[in-house]
Amino acid sequence: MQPAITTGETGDRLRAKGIKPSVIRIKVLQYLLENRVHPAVDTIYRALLKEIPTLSKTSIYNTLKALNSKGMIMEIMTPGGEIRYDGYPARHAHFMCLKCGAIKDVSLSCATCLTHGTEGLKVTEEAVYLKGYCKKCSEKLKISNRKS
Amino acid sequence: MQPAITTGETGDRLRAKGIKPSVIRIKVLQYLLENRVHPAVDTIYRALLKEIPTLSKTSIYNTLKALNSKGMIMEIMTPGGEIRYDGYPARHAHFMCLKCGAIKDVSLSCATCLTHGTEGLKVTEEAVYLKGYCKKCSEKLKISNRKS
DNA sequence: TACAATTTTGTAATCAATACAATTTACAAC
DNA sequence: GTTGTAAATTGTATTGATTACAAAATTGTA
Repeated sequence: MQPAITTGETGDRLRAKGIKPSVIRIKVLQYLLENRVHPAVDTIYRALLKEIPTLSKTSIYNTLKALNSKGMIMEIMTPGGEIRYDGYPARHAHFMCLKCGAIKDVSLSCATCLTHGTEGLKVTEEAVYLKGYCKKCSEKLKISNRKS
Repeated sequence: MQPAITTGETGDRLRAKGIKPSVIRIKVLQYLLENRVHPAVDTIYRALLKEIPTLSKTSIYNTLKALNSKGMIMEIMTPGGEIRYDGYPARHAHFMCLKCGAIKDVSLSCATCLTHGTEGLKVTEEAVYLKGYCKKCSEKLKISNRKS
């Protein structure tokens, strides 16, 4: 479990960014803050459906779009083309396991070392993705290689 | 126009990676080597359709998947979720214009400065994306801001 | 309570990508 | 040259995430 955040605090954060804090918007943001698994839209939808039985998936899409446009969350593009979400938009990289699809945060120490090609460009966002195999999956692969 | 590459040379490159050089595979690779615009599948398809009237889009998908699996090309994930392709898989970053969708190569000088979170991970690929506005689009935005 | 604005819902549509069977082509053996 | 088999290519159907949009529900306020 992640550090608890009260719905009041979550509402204040939304208001501070100019988003009216509805129940759905509070719950979506709170879900992302408390479940740092970089969930897909459908994962968030299914989790919140338990608490809000009338919930529609369009509301999740709308809410995530609003939160993202205000910089409160981050979009992560997966190799499968599915978008995943991160409630902590501070600068860091994302590792993705090509086998199980898990996404893991990785710290970045220095500013990106761009040399040339940026002349005239207005860079507003930076995203660093690493791909490979997580600990569990790389161990499984070793075992299956030994067998074959 | 980019430096010309003969179909013979392109065929040799394919053979060297264990891909039998068919007409389609040669033309797709050659298109990516000669048109450094990071095209989408559909862009490649429409361009080659002029030369191969019976071409099917599935063949483009199949070919790109084969070339990518052998590390001969690079996949680029766009914010819109569309996959674009780069015929030069050497290490570099990609800048994407959020307005016009253009993708531009940017050099990276240092190795990625990962600090912690990589313990136990087998990292096989790294992708650095920059987003923002290209020269033309940022100039247009300035003008429209002045008007409003 | 009534009204307007906003939010939420739910269905239909979009579109890139995939699955897969049918067709065609390449190529070696005879 | 013909035959046969494997590989490549085609084309249609399907999938699945995302968007569009209008109807319904909710909120806040006069």
